[in-house]
Amino acid sequence: MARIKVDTDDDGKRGAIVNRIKEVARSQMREVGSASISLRAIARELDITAPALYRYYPDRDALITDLIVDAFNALADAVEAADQAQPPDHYAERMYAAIHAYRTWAVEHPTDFLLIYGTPIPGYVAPRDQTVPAVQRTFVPFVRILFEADQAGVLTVPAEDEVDDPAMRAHFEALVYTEGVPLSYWHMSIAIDVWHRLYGLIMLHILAHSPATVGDVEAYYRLKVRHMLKDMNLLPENFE
Amino acid sequence: MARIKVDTDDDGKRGAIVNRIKEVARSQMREVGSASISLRAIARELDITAPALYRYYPDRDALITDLIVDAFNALADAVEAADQAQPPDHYAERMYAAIHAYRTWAVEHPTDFLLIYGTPIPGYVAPRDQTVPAVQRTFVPFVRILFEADQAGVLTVPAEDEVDDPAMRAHFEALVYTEGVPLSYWHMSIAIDVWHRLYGLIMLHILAHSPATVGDVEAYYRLKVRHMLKDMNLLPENFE
DNA sequence: TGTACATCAGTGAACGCGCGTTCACTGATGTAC
DNA sequence: TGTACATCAGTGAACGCGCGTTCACTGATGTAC
Repeated sequence: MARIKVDTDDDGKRGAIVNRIKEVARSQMREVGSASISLRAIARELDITAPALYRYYPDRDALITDLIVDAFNALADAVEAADQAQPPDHYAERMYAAIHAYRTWAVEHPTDFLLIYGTPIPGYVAPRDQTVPAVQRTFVPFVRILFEADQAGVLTVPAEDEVDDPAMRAHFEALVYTEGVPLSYWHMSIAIDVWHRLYGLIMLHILAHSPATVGDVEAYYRLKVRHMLKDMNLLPENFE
Repeated sequence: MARIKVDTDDDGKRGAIVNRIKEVARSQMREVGSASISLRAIARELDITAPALYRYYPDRDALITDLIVDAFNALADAVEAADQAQPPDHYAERMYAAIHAYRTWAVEHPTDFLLIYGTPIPGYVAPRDQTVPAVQRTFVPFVRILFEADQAGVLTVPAEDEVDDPAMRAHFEALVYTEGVPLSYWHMSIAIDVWHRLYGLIMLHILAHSPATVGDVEAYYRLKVRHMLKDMNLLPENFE
């Protein structure tokens, strides 16, 4: 009885401390980079001795995993919320809101985005069973919007030869079945394409490689989003 | 006289040692990640004491800078060579060769690509005056091909509203003037777009995020390259 | 209500490790006369 | 041709630092009877 209570009581004092640990960890990642994350430094800032942290995490990697899962979930939350704030049958607005939320979260949390999508931390290996579900959450809204828009018959129809590689077609079709995603292979392909383009845009922005080539990063982003939405035939009428 | 000889003689014994240092550094980056690069580890592998390295580099950061500049130059060399191996008036073939060489180099040297385009090494700041010229070399072939193709009247002409953001248009036009790049703002914009898309493709591949979504990474790459080339109206006739 | 006991967050010392960098030095090489 | 000398790659010891993790412990809290 008491045991059960203790185990479940993770939003209590214990949970609060775990949250403070993660806060400090994130703030240090921001300052020195995720690769230099250090238990001792975190303990120091919390006015605690380093071994005390072992009450909350079995080792450094467990903390990193927790931070990674949190980041994916925060990103997914942001995208979901943006989608749901639009009227359900405004597919173009929903897609734009989702893309915009994804990008905004990344740009406002560059360290977290690099933690999940940048160069891996030396010596750390993510336990797939813990991260994969969180990763998937970040994709779900996009797929759902495309599916619903497809049902409504709003999406582009592919030109004959757009997805012409048989291997690709087979893979996308397999994805549709194994993941239970009710998207045509073509729209699957478009979703993945948009994700790739968005990713490139975000990373080059975060890593500060954009300004030299692109000048006004925000203007360039608007331009590129417009192209992506157009390619999906989901450009809101009053866009911009 | 003797002094001048010594200073210039960098391909001699001294240069050879510097090269061995860099080789070992690269091989260790491959194993433990660029963020963990360490002078002592390099010295150990060279059967030398760590302070001996200070004969060749004033500090760790100087070595990193050297590695970064080398990487950009190697990438640029690969792209240049691929371009020049094509007949000068085969613009589509040249563009494909250049893109393919860029991507191949990145995929075959993932650590070096992450060194120059991944999460920065904690505590290291690149001296722009040393890196910028090497960075620029990697872009030159693409711009040159586009320019020559444009002169030949082979490129796509923009649809009315494609580059519709006044800020963007102004920036691209400014780039044309200040960098002395004789490209129309429109083709400038397309070059940058292709680079962004290629970058996203490469990074997600190198970081191993592609397989889950994309399946056959090579097939997907071929598909996307095809799209890029098509967007530039530079798809070789016998492509694939 | 009062006492005995279990729980468990946090301590402090220690282990063994690696790091970048400095310093005074050795000893081979090769040049100048 | 032979000797004095400068050069400079590499050494070995040391500085001061930070790291993750272990271990036996203290001492407060709160529960059971």
